[in-house]
Amino acid sequence: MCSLSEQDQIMDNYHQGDLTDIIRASGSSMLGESAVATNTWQFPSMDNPESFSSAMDEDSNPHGFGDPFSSMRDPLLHDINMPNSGFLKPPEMVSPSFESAGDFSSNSGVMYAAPPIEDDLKRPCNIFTRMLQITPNKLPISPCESPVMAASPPGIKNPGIIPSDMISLNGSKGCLVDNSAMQISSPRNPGIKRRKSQAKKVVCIPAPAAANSRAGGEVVPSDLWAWRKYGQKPIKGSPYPRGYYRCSSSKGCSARKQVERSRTDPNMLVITYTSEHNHPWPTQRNALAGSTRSSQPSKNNNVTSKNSPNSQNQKHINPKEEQKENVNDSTVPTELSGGLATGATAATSIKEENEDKMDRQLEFDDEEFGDGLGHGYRPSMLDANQADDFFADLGELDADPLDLLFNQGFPGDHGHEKGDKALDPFSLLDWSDNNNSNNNTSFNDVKRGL
DNA sequence: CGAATTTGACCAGCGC
DNA sequence: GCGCTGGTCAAATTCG
Repeated sequence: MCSLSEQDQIMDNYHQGDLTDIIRASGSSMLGESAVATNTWQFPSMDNPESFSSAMDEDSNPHGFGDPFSSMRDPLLHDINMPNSGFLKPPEMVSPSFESAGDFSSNSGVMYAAPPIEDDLKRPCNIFTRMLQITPNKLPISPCESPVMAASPPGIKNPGIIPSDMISLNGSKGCLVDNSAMQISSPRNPGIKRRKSQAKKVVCIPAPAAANSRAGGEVVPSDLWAWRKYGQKPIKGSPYPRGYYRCSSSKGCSARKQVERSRTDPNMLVITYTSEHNHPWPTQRNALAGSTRSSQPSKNNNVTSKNSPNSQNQKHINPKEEQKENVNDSTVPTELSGGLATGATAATSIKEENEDKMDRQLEFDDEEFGDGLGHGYRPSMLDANQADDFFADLGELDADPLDLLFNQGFPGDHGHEKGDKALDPFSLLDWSDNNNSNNNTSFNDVKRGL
């Protein structure tokens, strides 16, 4: 849980408008009743991240994050033996339920489909506003404390909804995100200064590590974006190091992410995204490039790391492995974050910070949530029309690779419902090393196919 | 050999 | 002003 200072800081941020949206999926158990954030995560178009960014920018997410959040499904589900790996769908997770506000509101762990803010409603496809909405009274103290929120990608007919029980899987108690420390910085880059106010997204997901233990083989789903690790630092108060990654898809891209394990729950990974991608979705190869190495199990074993700071804390895993794990995990998150919100990860939480959004959400809350989560919620972009609008807004997707993907169907998509099948981007994840699942296929294969 | 990772050093923000 | 901490850089190392 957050310390007072952390809470203060967070609240502070909220007050300042710096933080804003939090989408999370795990940790709900920890929050228990107070969960609250009601966010509907929209699936950005995988093929056109930029459009996604722009859409966000247009509205409430000036920072865009062109993002990692945009494409994912939770590979982890497979690892963690999630019953409905992939996208879903226990009956209650399917869209029909989505329409029933009660279902969401009543389950703290469930992803909520928040009613669109009126203002947003006027704007077709306001992705972000619709995606993220937080209840003011119940502002999550920390990202991880908010309830799980999941949303489905616009194109996905059956958005996955994470049931509370799924959320707590792993027995995760939630993760702790220290927002106070969140700062985007490029000390050496004059153009970017550390600012707490800078937008960032925090995603909490179950660390695949457990399921993904070295012994069992690494599961290294890769992000659609290529990330390159450029640093790792031990974090005070946490036995786990934080890995720093930057987008390697494009030289000029300032997108970064930080990956660390939750200090409160090692099973949870906290991924913080900062900055936005300033380029289109990476080419397949580039995308893979960033994750390729990390996905290779080969060098994991028995390597003694020089990185001693954490070694003591990582008794079960040697430092190097840990790092690697983080790397791998990190990739997962992105995917998860992007899309996963959906059923994917049982515990995916994304926090996005944005002043405007916050304000809106607050408004929203007051008006809509007043006495209880759940009244009259309506999934924002769950219906087909909305989805259509969404894509339209994204910028008239041309022949996107994703479209192709969708059209082709996903290899890993067994057992999905028809509707989902065609649109399930999550199955595209690159489980490079994890071969035990059907999912492995996909992402790379599909990409190549494109 | 090219690309990714590791890791110590450097730098800047923040709190005391 | 000083020290702590976090974030980034960049050379060295590792891997495919």
